[in-house]
Amino acid sequence: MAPRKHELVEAAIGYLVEHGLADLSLRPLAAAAGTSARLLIYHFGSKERLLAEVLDTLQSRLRASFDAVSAAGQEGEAPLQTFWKWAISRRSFPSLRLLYELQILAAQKPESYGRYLERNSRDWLELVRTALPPAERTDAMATLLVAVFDGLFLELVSTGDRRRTTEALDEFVRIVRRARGGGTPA
Amino acid sequence: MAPRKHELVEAAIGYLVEHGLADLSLRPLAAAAGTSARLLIYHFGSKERLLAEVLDTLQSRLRASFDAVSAAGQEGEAPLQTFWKWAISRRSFPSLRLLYELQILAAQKPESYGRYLERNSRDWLELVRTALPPAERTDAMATLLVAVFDGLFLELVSTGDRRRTTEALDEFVRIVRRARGGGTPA
DNA sequence: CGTTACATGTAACGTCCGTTACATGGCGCC
DNA sequence: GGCGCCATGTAACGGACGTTACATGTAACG
Repeated sequence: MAPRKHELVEAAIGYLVEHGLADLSLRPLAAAAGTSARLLIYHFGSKERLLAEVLDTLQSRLRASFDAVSAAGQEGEAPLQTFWKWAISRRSFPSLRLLYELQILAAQKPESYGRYLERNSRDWLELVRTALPPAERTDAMATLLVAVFDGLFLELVSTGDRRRTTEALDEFVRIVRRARGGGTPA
Repeated sequence: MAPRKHELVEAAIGYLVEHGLADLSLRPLAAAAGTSARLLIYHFGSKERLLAEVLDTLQSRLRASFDAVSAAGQEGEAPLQTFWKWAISRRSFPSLRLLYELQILAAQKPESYGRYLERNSRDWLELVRTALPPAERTDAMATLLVAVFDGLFLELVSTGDRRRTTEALDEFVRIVRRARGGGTPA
């Protein structure tokens, strides 16, 4: 990829993360990136392809970061808590927030954003499922874990209350451990 | 309120529920309602005030429906399950989906939609908190319950899988009951 | 030096947007 | 019948949008 184009992708990621994507338009994005709408079209072909490239980049970057953190969990800490700490870190949080917005918009307008949903939802579920201890490796349990994470993350996005949402997650982990009488929940 | 205006609010609710609000524009809405953009502005003053009126109507209607169902829970069923059945019913689901979209958009663009967040999030939390048995009446527990509900609902919105999300909720209720050794979770 | 390819600037196109100006209905009231 | 008020239709405004046409710069290469 041309180096200039790469810079533009970086700038676009920064702009999207800050402004959301529901009302994205080229001219303000271009101004923020120090270029012009003309050049964005020149480099990417169309707004749609620009979005595709930017979001794909962001998604794979987050996936890589996620894989890295999933390898190195703290002792005595449930994987769910490891992921939570990663998700709410200053580096990951804004990007994840953007991807949750994408998820919602895709659900309401699949003809515009549907292509970003195909992999994502099922992949995450399967990933969580295989991380579960075999005795609990059910669709219901995996779905529940994903939902707890998603729900708390969105609560955090809405209210900004890191402490309360983190305590709620800890409470969940405690409840699961109590229910099975010890062990490490995912 | 003028009867014609009331009809327009109804039509707008139907349109919004179907098309989402991220890219709402007056002319298609007017066409679907059998009128013209001119008349929408005439009756409501501006697009913004139309949205305010429509969303307020929708919110208070859902709140009333919620209160009604919260009074009449099934025996042996956790309140959370009662609300879930209500939420995924054909009548409530599309409206709730719209309000979740509103929530996300408000988080990304508070200057446009922020006014809809002030009451909502804190109110729900407090409502759930007071419904909890005193021993568990903590912010963490209330936050967790709200998050489980929200997370599962959004998973349902994204995937449409009623069975799996409902089973996940049942699994959660089972886990909570096991953790406390019987009783009725909220 | 001339050519070629990529990069960029300026300006416009056509379309949609929310909103407004202006004219015209219908309908009760004096 | 005239008058006023609410409702409505037609058409336009100014502005933003994604995109394009066209000209110009710049730098590498023969």
